Amino acid sequence: MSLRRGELAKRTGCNIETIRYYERIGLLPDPPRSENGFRSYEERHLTRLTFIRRARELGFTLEEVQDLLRLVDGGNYTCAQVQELALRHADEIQRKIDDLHRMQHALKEMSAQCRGEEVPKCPIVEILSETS
Amino acid sequence: MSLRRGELAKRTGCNIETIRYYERIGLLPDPPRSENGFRSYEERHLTRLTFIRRARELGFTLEEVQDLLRLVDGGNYTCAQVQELALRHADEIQRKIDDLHRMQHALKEMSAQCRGEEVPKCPIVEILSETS
DNA sequence: GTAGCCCCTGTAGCTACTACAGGATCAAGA
DNA sequence: TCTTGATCCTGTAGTAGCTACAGGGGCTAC
Repeated sequence: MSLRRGELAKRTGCNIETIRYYERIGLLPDPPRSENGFRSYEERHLTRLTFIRRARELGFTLEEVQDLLRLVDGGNYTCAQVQELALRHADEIQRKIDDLHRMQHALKEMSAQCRGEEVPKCPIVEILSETS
Repeated sequence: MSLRRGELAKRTGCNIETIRYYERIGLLPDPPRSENGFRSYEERHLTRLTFIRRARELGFTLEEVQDLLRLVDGGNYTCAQVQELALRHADEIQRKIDDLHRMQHALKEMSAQCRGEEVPKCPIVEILSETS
């Protein structure tokens, strides 16, 4: 498989300029070039970029994404470090899931209570803003 | 209840300057001022800011947050619009939850397979990068 | 051979913060 | 009473993570 930049952008839903940006900051490896100097992406670039986009949508920073990718790339981690990192991320993810569930519940409740001309008071802020 | 900016920042975990920024762009209502000109926040500011921070952590843009808050503030929405907006957001949230579950599963699996000197190949990218 | 599409590089602009400078307020201690 | 330190005020500049645009080149198709 070999993709040009535009094709990769289309398949991942990523802005074409963002791809160049990720290469510049070292998040995406530099792809080989064809004779005319065009970038020529492979399967691994598609996979990696898809992952990055998903993780970003889920609210991870680029630094956190780098962190996860280093795990994947098998940087010089000991097993204990891998476990610690993985479990720390898993905990953070659980918190996100819990918050999303609460938000979703609030939105569905609101929508269910909404009938005819009646617009109910939306409970989403109250539900997601317990401060302790 | 009446809080100054620093106290509000502490309680919400929000950077003190970010509060001013949210006021400037109209996301947080301007608080009343005490005689000396200091901002004096009330319960409603605390609630709203906590919500904003959580929603941001979950990957919603400020524009999406505005959108949700207009629902809450009972802007001039008809019931049908409220339902449509609420359900659209609920769907989006479900997708995020699914992605997070997949990520979490991958991280836990990795951590479980990791023993002794053996660092396993992390499946997180593959799991979260199915491209269709 | 020229029109249309996609690629290249460099650079500037935007969103969502974050930090800093320069100055005022205020409570507490010497 | 004076000073020290913490917190506040405003304005403005810097950073992260994109996103857009300018100016030019490479193909393919009529």
